Amino acid sequence: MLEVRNISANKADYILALKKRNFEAESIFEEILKLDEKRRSTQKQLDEIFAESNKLSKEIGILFKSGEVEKANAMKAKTANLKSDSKALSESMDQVSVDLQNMLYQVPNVPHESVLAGQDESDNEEIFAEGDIPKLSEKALPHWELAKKYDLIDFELGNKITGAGFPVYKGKGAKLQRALIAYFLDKNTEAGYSEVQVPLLVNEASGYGTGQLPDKEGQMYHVGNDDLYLIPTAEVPITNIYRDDLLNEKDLPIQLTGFTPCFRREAGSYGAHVRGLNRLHQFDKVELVNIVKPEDSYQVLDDMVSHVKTLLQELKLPYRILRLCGGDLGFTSALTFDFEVFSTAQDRWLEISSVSNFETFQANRLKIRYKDADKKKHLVHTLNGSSLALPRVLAGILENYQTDDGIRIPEVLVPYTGFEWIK
RNA sequence: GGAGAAAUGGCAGAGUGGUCGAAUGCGGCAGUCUUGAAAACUGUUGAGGGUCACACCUCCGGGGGUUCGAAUCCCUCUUUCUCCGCCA
Repeated sequence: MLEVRNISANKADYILALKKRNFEAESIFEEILKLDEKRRSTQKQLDEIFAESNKLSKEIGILFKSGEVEKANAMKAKTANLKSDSKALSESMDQVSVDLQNMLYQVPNVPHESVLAGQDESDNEEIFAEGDIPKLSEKALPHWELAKKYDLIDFELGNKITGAGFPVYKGKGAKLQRALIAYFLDKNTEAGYSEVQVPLLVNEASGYGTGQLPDKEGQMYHVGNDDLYLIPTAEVPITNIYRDDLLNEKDLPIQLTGFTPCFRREAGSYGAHVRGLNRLHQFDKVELVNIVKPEDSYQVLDDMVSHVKTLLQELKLPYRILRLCGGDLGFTSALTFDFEVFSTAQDRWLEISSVSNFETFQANRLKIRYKDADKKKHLVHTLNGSSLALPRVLAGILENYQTDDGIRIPEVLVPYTGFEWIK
């Protein structure tokens, strides 16, 4: 959520920047500023009425104490109007606040200056690529065939237990996934992140805080009996740890990493491009969350990108980094880099990480602030990124590391798997 | 799941209808003293809105109500604790 005072101060710049994501902000900004004006003036009137009635009440109290009951009762009569006025004003105040809030919820984050205008993912810019794409034998298979051949993942069994998109990992497939989780968490903690284990179900307030609600409600599984949501990413519970907190400058930066399963309804996506591990309803992911001072956030974003690069370099997977264009940028993000690994047997790129700076957009909703040395309060900047999304890394490893004799395990994972080959 | 108790500032803990945004203690910050530190003493110390700055307004778990006036009374929700039951 953007801050009203920033909208007011940077209106023209914001309108221009939001055009890059094809969002026409002009008229909604007008309405927002108008509503904010109304909110302030209503608040002012309300305050005056409260001040008046507080004063009268005090006087009545004093009169009662000194036994001047007649005078006190006479004074009581004066408060009747104030009461009805204040009731009407508070109602209109509530309405204005709700309207303003709803209006603000509709506006996406302002893209960073480096973000290019664009329609969709085809306009994303590739800014970096690394790693050799292996030359596979003619017998090379896509990962879902490999999973079957070596009995690593059973998609049909998942259908039976739950439904499509809930695979069962088996044997070395399960072990390889566990190895990746442990490897990623170890690398993250070595890089200074603290590991957390968080709830997989979150309440509505948390969903609103990180921006999944109200705009992505249909993407999350909702547990109706208890009005809770299954998390679509660890970002939600981890960032919400600090919801409504006033931090000290010395507490920053806060760097957290956590492994969780993620649940996404992915309503409306079917077909060949979602085969195998490409898109699931439940998948594992290791996440990075940074809560930092505003002036540090772009350095931290760079650090996160470098860190994720290291993981892919060590796994020796061919990957590229894209800077998302305005049209593909997430609602809450100011700047996002996507990492994609090349899935050789499918001959396509698979997104395995998305690293974003939300600046104050989430912090404003979440009310995460910090006090600086002069005791001034500022909103923090929040960032997050995957390190990494497991199934697609798994797909990349299976496909890129396959040989006619079996699948080799990347060297850095062998200490975690305890085996070098899947045969 | 059943029975009871509770929820107040960073923490502990007073406060049961009227100058209470809230005693007191601890902690924090600033100062005095000291070569320095500790101790002692003095002052200061919640959040949000509003203002050039004051004034002023809101907030005592959340929501609603009674009242001229609510931390205090009523309703409701949530959470915590104790006892019982169940249980990885």
